[in-house]
Amino acid sequence: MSTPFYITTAISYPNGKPHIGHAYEAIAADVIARFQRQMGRKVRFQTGTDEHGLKMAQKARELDTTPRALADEMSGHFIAMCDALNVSYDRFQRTTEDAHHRASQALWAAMEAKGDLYLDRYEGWYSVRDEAYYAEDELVAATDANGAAVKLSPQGTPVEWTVEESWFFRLSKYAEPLLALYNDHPEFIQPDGRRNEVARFVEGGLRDLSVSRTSFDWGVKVPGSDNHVMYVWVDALTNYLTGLGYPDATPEMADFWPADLHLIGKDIVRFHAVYWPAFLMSADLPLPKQVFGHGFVLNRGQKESKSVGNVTDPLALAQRFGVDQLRYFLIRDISFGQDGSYSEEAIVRTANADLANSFGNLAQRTLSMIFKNMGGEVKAVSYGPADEALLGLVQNAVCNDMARDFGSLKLSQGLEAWLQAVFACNQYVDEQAPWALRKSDPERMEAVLMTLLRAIRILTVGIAPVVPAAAASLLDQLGTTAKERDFLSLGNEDWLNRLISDGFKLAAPTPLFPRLELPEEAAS
RNA sequence: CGCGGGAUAGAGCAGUCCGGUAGCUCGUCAGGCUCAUAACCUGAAGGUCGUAGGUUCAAAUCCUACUCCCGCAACCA
Repeated sequence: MSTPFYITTAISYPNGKPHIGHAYEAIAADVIARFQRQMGRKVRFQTGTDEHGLKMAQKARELDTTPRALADEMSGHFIAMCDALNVSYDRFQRTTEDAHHRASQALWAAMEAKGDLYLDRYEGWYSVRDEAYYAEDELVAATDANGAAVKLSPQGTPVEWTVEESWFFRLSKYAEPLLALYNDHPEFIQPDGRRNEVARFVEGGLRDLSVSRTSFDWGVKVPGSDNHVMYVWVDALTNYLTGLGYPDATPEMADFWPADLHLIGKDIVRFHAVYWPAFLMSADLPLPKQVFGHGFVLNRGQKESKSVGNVTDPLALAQRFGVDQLRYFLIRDISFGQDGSYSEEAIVRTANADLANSFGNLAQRTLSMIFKNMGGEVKAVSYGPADEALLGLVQNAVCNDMARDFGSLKLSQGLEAWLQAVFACNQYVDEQAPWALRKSDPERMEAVLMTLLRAIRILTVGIAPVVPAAAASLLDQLGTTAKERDFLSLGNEDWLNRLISDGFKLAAPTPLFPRLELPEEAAS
């Protein structure tokens, strides 16, 4: 019996290529998904692209192509990024798929049947660039290039008085139920700080939400109102259901809805923690269990932007430093939920110190000694108190501390616990000095090396969600089968006994994580 | 009163919700080891936890005021 676990990333708006933030979210979600799989959960992991909306239409016109062609091309970049970064999604959902239009229209119909949608006129100050209306008192007075007085949005974009027929969603009706939700389920919005922001926003009262547009047609058509397309967020949020087969009563819907975790950036918490649960309440669907708003990844403390010209291609980073190294850095160095900062020096420092020097070298020195001094043989030995102590410490760090932290999304803390166990192993090597035992007490040396072998397997299984490729390679070297790579298998010694009875022999090891060098230009 | 985030050792951070000897990594210095990817291990130096008040037997942690830094057109997690 395994409990289902459904995790999603936000779907990316593909009017530009993926940047470090997309990579970060995909990697973080992947680490969580892989961890839950290793915990024995039946995991469904979905990501995708949000391809509708005015901005896609405009971008396509700019490039003299069709929105469809642009969406096809750009979503390809996002799929390629996930694949390159070893992101193990089960489904990549595109909002331009027919199935998604059908799901969005079904959700719409459900909200309409509830009486929560009504047709009205929307008039007000509209900013094309922001794709949003603003109230009179939100506008800022300014003068244009010719010195004429104009009104600007709070973001400084031009606004014009616009009258549009629009469908509205009775969001106002859901303020109380939403506040009750936040109150009864404080874990619904995480981290805590974000929940406070959202709750304050909702306490201020909710206005009904304009949920259709007639000014462009690149979107999902509103059922029965062919000249309307759905507000991009209505259709975007629905993707989490589409991927499971909604509105059909599929086995996936039965297993995986409601979602366990929507992993999103802190900037779109409001959509996921206010609009989305309100839509679902209206449609009588169960609510997701948690929305987690992670922080931003800054480039040396600065937000990456095209205007500053510091946008980095995450795939270039992965190519230069290694996929596993980049993944490890992002999870280890950034406190999950907070903003974090990266630089080439920081990636190199962390990857070298933790992966190459501490963990990689531990594996290398251990396997190398087993290979050279024991012919690579895995043996039954009698363990002493120091051996049991180390194994107990490592087991506890990985199966208790790390698993607990990863389970509660304290990813960097989990890695801290793991790293402390790696340090303990290196310390044990020094104390036991197996190279000296080789002459003085070969039997004892074998016990020490077998202890380390067992410890390394536990450490490798623990770190596998973060550095899947390197971990798989090492676990291959250790002769483990697929079943011997989850957390549950760490509680028994079936693996070791099997290797002993099979007469398994370790091959000469090769270094797992090469030491990284700083590129010339960065070193200066 | 626009919104939000932050201020803890040379650097980067955790700890702050649930007050009780200030912790981690990197860096520096000294020593040890030589199995290993010039990797590993030990020890040391280094902080009045932004400022000023308050509550308390006790405050980085709670309360009040203040200072400074960062982000907030578009792209955008």
